[in-house]
Amino acid sequence: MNPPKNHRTQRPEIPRKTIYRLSIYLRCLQRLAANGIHTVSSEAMALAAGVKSPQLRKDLAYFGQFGTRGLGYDVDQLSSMITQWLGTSSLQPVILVGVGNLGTALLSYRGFQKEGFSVVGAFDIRPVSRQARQSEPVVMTMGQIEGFVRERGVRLAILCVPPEAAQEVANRLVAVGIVGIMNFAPTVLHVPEEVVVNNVNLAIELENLSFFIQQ
Amino acid sequence: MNPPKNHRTQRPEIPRKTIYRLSIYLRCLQRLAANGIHTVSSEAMALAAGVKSPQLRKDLAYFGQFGTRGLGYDVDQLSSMITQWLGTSSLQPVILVGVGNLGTALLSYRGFQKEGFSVVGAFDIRPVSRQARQSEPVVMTMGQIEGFVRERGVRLAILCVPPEAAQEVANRLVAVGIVGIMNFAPTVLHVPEEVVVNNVNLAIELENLSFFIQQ
DNA sequence: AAATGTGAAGTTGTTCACAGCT
DNA sequence: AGCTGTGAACAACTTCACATTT
Repeated sequence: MNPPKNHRTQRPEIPRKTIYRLSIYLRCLQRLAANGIHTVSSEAMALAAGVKSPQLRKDLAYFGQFGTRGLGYDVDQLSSMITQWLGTSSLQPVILVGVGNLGTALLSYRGFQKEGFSVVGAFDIRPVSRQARQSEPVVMTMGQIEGFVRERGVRLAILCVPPEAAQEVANRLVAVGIVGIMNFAPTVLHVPEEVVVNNVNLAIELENLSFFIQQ
Repeated sequence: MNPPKNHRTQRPEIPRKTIYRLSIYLRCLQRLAANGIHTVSSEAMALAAGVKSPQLRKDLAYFGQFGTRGLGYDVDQLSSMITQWLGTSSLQPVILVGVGNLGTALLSYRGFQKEGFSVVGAFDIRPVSRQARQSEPVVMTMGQIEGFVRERGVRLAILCVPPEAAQEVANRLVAVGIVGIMNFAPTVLHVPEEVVVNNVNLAIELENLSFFIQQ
């Protein structure tokens, strides 16, 4: 969904799609582990992940050799390797900017915490109106972003502001040290090349479905 | 983010990425129109959309010839052509299944309506507990899905149920005529090849960012 | 003069097929 | 015997360069 921003990264060869698949493999491995399975072949895992087995092996090959020929992969070991590669071994702080409909929902969404992310701060131009709904964390004013981000060393942000405000807010975030933005605003953000943007646009996903189901 | 499901489509040559970009072009055109601009060059539009100009021209070329050499494209005309290609000229009915945190948020999200989709029904195993929040449409029980979808001829569904339930619910939806699923559950859905699935996984997007901002 | 439309070249990502371990 | 790791073949997508049209 997003323009690849592979330049500059310390491992510039690895495709973004591979990284997406890593996350999928991780989910499969977690389910295997939960079922008490300790070893898995690329064939079986690829099936569960919805890819072909050479794809999976190629993806892992970007990082080294982890399997045992004739046997397969160790579920727990591979699991923790992937977590390490993704950089989610330790809990990552994230801020959320724009606490409207979607922002509010994301604040109460459990999915992030489960995968190693913690929304440590939320910001809005009119924080008081939102605060009513017992939200955690407390919603702060936009003016507090700079201090908060610098103090806590936050590097990731979820952007849920209206499209007109998105670019300006993104500029402020980048200026203060944010290097990864998950952008829910239906706007193309222009950022320095060391900053990574992942666009999530729900209307576009529906439009895409609409095209492919036609007739 | 998703496996391409290009087989079977009536226009099998057009890449999924092109369709995503069509949506982006459409947003740009709408903004241009709002600013009273009637003609645009591929160069200018590509800049706004964050792509290179030959890319844009190639994308449009899949559908025919729409520009005037030496001039550019007619904003309004191209806008309505794209809407037509995407199949969103008329309001599309969508159902939402699973009214938890995320599902509730999506129900109150204005973004869909604005782009030609209407959430005409919502379903949950425990509809009463959700109904409290004055939601529109009213949340129905899972048992009512079949009748509702058949009666209204709904073809698109937004799936926000827990991962354990996702596959089973998807099967029911497919059985009753749903051919496009926007899947928020962190599970790989297995569906017949005539059904299109778009996975939206917020945790995976964050993990992806996490990888690229490392160090 | 300006900007589209497109064949051809280039790049990136996927799949195959099999050599090489265990 | 089974399954990984990988060079080589393949397919898909992107970019270029320019002929063509207004």
